[in-house]
Parts: sequence; C-alpha cells; structure tokens
Amino acid sequence: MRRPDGQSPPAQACPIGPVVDLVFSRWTTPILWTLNIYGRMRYVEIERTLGTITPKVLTQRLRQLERDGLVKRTYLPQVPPRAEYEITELGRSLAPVFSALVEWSGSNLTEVERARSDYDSSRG
Amino acid sequence: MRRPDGQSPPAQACPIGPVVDLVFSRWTTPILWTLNIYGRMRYVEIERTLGTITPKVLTQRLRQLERDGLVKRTYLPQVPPRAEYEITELGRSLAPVFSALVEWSGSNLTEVERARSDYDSSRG
DNA sequence: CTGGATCCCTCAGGATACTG
DNA sequence: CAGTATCCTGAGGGATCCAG
Repeated sequence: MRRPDGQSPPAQACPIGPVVDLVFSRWTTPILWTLNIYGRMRYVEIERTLGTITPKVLTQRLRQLERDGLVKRTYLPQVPPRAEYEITELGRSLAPVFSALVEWSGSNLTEVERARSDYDSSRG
Repeated sequence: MRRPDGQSPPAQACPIGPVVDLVFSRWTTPILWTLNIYGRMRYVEIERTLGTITPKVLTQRLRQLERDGLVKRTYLPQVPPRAEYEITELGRSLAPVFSALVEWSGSNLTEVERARSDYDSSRG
C-alpha cells in the first residue's frame, strides 16, 4: 500500500515487521521452544509445560502456528481423543533466530539491567 | 521465582522470554531500525518516518528504550526546543538478531504464506 | 518543536464452565 | 482428553488538547 505522496508506508520502514508479528506474538515463542525441545507432545503436555496458559489461548496459538506452517497437528479421534503437536521443518528453521536471541541475552541482558537502575536512580 | 512444587515457572520454559519483551514490544523494532539506518534523528523526524505513530506512544517507547540503554536522548532546551535520539552501542549489538530475522524472512516468508493459503483453502 | 495530560475505546487475553 | 462457549477485565494505544 503506497501513500499518495509516494512515501513508503510505516510498516515498510521496518522490513522485519511481518516476521515479528509472526514469531513473537504472545505465547508463540514458549510454544515453539517447548516443542523444539521435547519433540512431539500431546495437548495437555504442552498445557502443563507452559503452566499458566489457558486452554482457549493455547488452542488459539496452536491453530495460528499450524496455519503458518510452523507446527503440525495430528488428531486421532479415539476415546479418549488424542491430539499431538510437533514442530515442522519450517518451524525448526527459526533456530538461528532463537540462537541469536539467546546469545544476545547472555551477553547483554545484565547491561540492560544496569542501564535501567542507572536511569531509575538518576530520576528517583 | 520458584514455585512451591519445585517446578520451573512458565517463564523459565522459554529462556528468551525477557529479551522478547524487551526488543519486540510494539513499535520498538521500527524505532530501532530507523535510528540504526538514519543515525541521529530529531523527535519529529522519527515521528514522520514511522508515519502513523502518535506522539504519546512515540514518547513512551523512546523513554522505554532510553531506560533500557538501547537509545540515547539528547535534549537542548532552546527555543524552539530540540531533542535528538541516537542508537547506542548496546542497541547496535542487536544487529545480528535483526540480521537473522531478515535472512529468515527472505528465505521462508513465502513458504509461510503458502502454508496459510493451503490451510485456508482446505477449510473454506 | 517536544512532549505531558486526559479521555476513551477496543480487543487480546484471562477465568470459568461446559461438551463430545 | 481436547477442546468450545461465554463473559469479562485491563492495559495498550488512538485522539485531542494544552504547555514550555
């Protein structure tokens, strides 16, 4: 979508906007992280691992991730039913992104905290 | 913060939770991106570059980024006043993270879109 | 120009209860 | 077990006005 003045629209100002919405919306990172570590998991296992997520939200996020091709859902209509989720290859391809975040976190998070306390103490 | 049952709290399930909140909260990515490209900018220049952000929110985000040490603010109480913002070294250290996102975006975003249309068409 | 102060409003997300 | 249905809150964000 272009503006009449020929300028780029605001979203274009940041080329990673779409992928940020995709990967870093609420709960998606913990879900992908968990599935990446533990492999194929049942619905209730994910729920318990995440701890505080409600079933409604968990289902929402899993559907979104499935639609985006990052997670694969397998449903077995047994009694009791069984639904299993696993990360896809496309999902695993995010590994370098996550690694970069882990590395940055390890190297710079303390400096962020220091900056915060500096800022707070200089203001009161 | 540990729970009485000795289990890890949900946030710990994903070690990059904190950094995600830090870097990928709303508008922070476009702001950092813009400052990284254009260098030192005045308040109104950032505002115009982002296009749709309101002054209230822009100030909120800039303050947050300043507090976290990712952005440096220089205020000159002239008439008219002048406020300039620039990315810090700590802010620039996020470059590898952003690069990883750009690269992933270029390689896999089309596949995400394909997954979405597949998902949508298979349901109606 | 650089914001602070206010009002408002949506809507993502949480709590709770219930079904196949 | 694996969700759906319903209701609800509150916090983020938009709009507007105002001040230094």
